Amino acid sequence: MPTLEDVARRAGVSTATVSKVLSNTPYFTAETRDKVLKAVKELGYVPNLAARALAAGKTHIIAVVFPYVYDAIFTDPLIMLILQGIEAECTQQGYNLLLSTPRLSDEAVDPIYLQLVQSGYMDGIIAIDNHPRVSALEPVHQRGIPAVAIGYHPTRYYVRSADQQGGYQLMQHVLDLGHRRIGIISVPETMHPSIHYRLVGVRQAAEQAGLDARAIPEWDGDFSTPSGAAAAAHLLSEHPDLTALVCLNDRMALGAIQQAREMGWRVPDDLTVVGYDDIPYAAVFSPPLTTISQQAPELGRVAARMLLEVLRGGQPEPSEVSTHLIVRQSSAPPRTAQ
Amino acid sequence: MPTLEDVARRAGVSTATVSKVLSNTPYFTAETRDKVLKAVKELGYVPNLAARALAAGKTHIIAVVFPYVYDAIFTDPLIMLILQGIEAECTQQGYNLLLSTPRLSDEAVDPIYLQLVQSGYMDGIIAIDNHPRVSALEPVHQRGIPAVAIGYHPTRYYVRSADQQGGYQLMQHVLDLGHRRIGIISVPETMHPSIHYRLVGVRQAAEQAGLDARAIPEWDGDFSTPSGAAAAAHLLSEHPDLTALVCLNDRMALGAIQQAREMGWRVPDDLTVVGYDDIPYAAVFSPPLTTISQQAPELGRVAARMLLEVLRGGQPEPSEVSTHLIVRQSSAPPRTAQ
DNA sequence: CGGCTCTAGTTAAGCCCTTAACTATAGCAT
DNA sequence: ATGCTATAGTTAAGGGCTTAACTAGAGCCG
Repeated sequence: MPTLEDVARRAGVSTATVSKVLSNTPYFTAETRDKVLKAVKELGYVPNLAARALAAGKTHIIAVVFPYVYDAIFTDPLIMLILQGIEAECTQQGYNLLLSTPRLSDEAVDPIYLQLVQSGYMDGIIAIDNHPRVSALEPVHQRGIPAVAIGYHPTRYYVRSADQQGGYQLMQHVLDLGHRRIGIISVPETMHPSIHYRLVGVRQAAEQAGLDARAIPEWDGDFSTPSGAAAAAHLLSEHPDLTALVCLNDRMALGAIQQAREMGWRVPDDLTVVGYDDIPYAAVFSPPLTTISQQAPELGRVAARMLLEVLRGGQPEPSEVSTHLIVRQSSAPPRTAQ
Repeated sequence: MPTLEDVARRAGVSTATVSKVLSNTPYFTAETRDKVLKAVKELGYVPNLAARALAAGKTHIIAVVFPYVYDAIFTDPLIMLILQGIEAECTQQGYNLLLSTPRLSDEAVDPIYLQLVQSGYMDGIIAIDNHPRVSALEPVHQRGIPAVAIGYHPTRYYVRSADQQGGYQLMQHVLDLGHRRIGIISVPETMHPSIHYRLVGVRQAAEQAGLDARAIPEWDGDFSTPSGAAAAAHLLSEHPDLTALVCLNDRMALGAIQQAREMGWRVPDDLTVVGYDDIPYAAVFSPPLTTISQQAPELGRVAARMLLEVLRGGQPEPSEVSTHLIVRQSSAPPRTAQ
């Protein structure tokens, strides 16, 4: 592989000139520039990134960190959609993506991850979500590496989904259709701040419609499809007068629909079921699911842009990405209202 | 951040000694070793990876390349499961993962990708799958970077799923249940070698059971759920006597089940439907889908192991990962046989 | 006891690039 | 003509690590 020196020799200039021409430093004649670029092209010169990293202290690597807290992290559509957004923005701006999935536990940070962070290998970090107790960003901050968090990390730069808005939109949609006897399928509220805020939004809409938020039947699952089915089974047998189920994620909503169907309810004719997240499968399920889109790729893109801004010396404001209601066929006015 | 020199000074030895002790070179007294390690610990020294990469020519970075040939690549469960396997193995062996999703087109290779490959930034490459015409590995080979392909890349080191075996197992299962009037939902056979081999396996099983493989009704979709529904609609109306549908991926199978249901068929009572891939959702669908598992994470793990072996100077043999039949509730004996 | 082989550690060159500091020339106002 | 500024390019000092080549002492043999 040709080096800077080879190019300099061929172009008849110094290595400094080549380096500067390649990084678009001003004060060079068009002639010199052309000579250099010609030599670069002829030799097929590509800068050695390791050398550049060492000399400049910049690697052009962004690490995406998502703690390996549960098994199926690579098949979590939300995380992957966020990753897609990050990837698109970083690639476009000439940054490479390093994947890091530290095994965080309550006691300690993954030592391999720690090494990586301290090795000066990356210019910045985007952390997706947070572990309930240990923060993946702590060692990062200690080392002063620019970082952006997606979610509820307590940190300077972050991007969040408008969870409260999403919860509100979802409940409002169900209320608008005329439903008043509504059940909620959630997860334990303390499990995750995003869930908490979604519930705040849901309750806000309920109160505004004159309902007593505390009286709404609610049952907790664990995000999984079977747990959604179980929750639906419970709610529908305890409260057979329900006309709608509001689920705080799509997988539980799909489980709820399956369960309702098995219990003889038709969706949406007898029962409206709505979800949250707009996972890819929501659109092709039967019936296609009414849900809230978090715009996950946008979340990733905004986070990437924010980090790159920080790397350029900027001080961007934290940002919130709006949610969208996506109306499909799993929701309809209640029977009695027809 | 402390450097090698700081450690050397504190331990009262040369930088070379520190470097060698840290890389487990022999010929050092236990005493020297201890002095060095003590200094390392006290200073919290972590080697600078950029410097190490420059000096040693090794970055400990493995690039995972999956061409961005279609939109939903980040939500393709197969790819993500493979990635998970790769990640597990690489992390364990102290390698970092760089994600690269070149935008390949028929005419040219993504220039950014090309730069990356030639920049000497990574020790090796794992390429997932292949673009029908342009190979992501061509520039890699030109540069002599160790590479392993997952799929049908024409390259020295590769890992494949036993597609023919999988097709055979799938068809055999349906035949074993007693079905003889079977429809196939596939994609155009020339679209992808893996599909071709699956079909070879399917036909082999059919012939062995005394069926005329050429007479089996077949309709092509495009991997998507709606296309599976459309294919099922076509096959079931043209051939109402069918008792089973063999689908070459899960998403089409799910679409087929939805469609069959809407046309009044019950699954599996009136119609057996089986898929291929064992995507996560297959297990929680209603009914849970009988399908073939490619053991995608294992595919990734094997590929990673193979690459690391090559990096150590080995010459591993290409490898094939077995498929498994996973029987769930979408398949049952045909009505007439009961 | 000279010469040889091990063992244990050091010296210093180099990996390839960036960039601060410097030189040199031209153009211009005074 | 002098001094100044802007332009155009060079020199050389690193950045932090690895490793080939070397030194030096110890142990051993004939």
